[in-house]
Amino acid sequence: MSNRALAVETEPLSKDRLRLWLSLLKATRTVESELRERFRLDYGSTLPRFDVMSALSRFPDGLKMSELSGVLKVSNGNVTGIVDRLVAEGLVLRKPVPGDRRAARVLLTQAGVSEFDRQARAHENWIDELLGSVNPADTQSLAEVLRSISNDKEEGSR
Amino acid sequence: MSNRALAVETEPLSKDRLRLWLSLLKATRTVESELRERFRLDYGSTLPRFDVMSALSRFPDGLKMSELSGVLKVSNGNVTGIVDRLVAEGLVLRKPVPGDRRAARVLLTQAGVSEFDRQARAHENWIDELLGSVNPADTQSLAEVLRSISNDKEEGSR
DNA sequence: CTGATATATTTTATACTTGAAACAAATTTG
DNA sequence: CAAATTTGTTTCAAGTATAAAATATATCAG
Repeated sequence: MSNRALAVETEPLSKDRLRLWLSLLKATRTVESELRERFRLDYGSTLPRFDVMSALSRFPDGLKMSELSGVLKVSNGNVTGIVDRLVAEGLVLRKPVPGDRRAARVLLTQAGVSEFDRQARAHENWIDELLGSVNPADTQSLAEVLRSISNDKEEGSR
Repeated sequence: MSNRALAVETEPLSKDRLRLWLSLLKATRTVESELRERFRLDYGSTLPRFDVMSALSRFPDGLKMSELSGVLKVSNGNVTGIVDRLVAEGLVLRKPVPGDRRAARVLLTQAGVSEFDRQARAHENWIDELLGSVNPADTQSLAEVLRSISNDKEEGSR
């Protein structure tokens, strides 16, 4: 056994990381569940639907299903269902890709664009309120640390 | 229009908060999806099951269903299903509460305790690895900021 | 004691989520 | 070009999640 000193230093750190993870999870769930309720009450909608519309709003020419699930980091089959419902509501459109009969390009309809704009404004205000306790000076640095967590995985898989 | 200066200061802040929220969400989902996969591959289990067992492990005398959903901040009906499966696997037990025929106290079985201990060790190591990019010096302060987000809501509803 | 109300939990309907399998269409390759 | 592989998407089975309704039991007010 090489060094006891290292062991006693190391252990509290992993406990700290565990606590950090639990607080990360709790903060996210708190905000998510509040957002979910507000989307439901104010717009009769859901967070996943909003996420899809939000992704599509950044790509006026639309995204293929696989691109959409790539952007949102959710499974392929998942997106199928959500898009199906958005199509049924007239907010989103599946447009065939010329020259590739497998694929379709998904994009917001006119109605989808204006509905998204409405919801995006509310969403931004809600976030502003729900993250209000974060010191403005900390906001950017905190986001930076969080991005390093997500990026670790991507780096690893390249 | 009272002050243009405030408006131009305020708007970037809400955008910063939005970006913070998006990175918070992404970090959480990255870690969650990695944990989900590892629980599945290494233990044939899931994160929600682990969460339930983790909560129960902190209460050797067990928790009522409503207490459990309170601790985990998930809906009542949700817990019913997860506990049903854990019971079927022999990891958890529903014990009648004497004097109240509505309630049951849920607790880990012997097998549940040792299975949880096994998984908890792995879980701590995984977290240690997945949050490895967070500077040790930042860990505690970051957790603090995150707790302030979750706590806002509780304060508000009291 | 009885009706009203509150509490503990399950059931139900609906939606989201995943991983894997199934399909279909495109592309590559021998 | 035909077979094999890859790509794009949907379908499927199982599990997770919510809100709301249903059920059963307990408690309380009169």
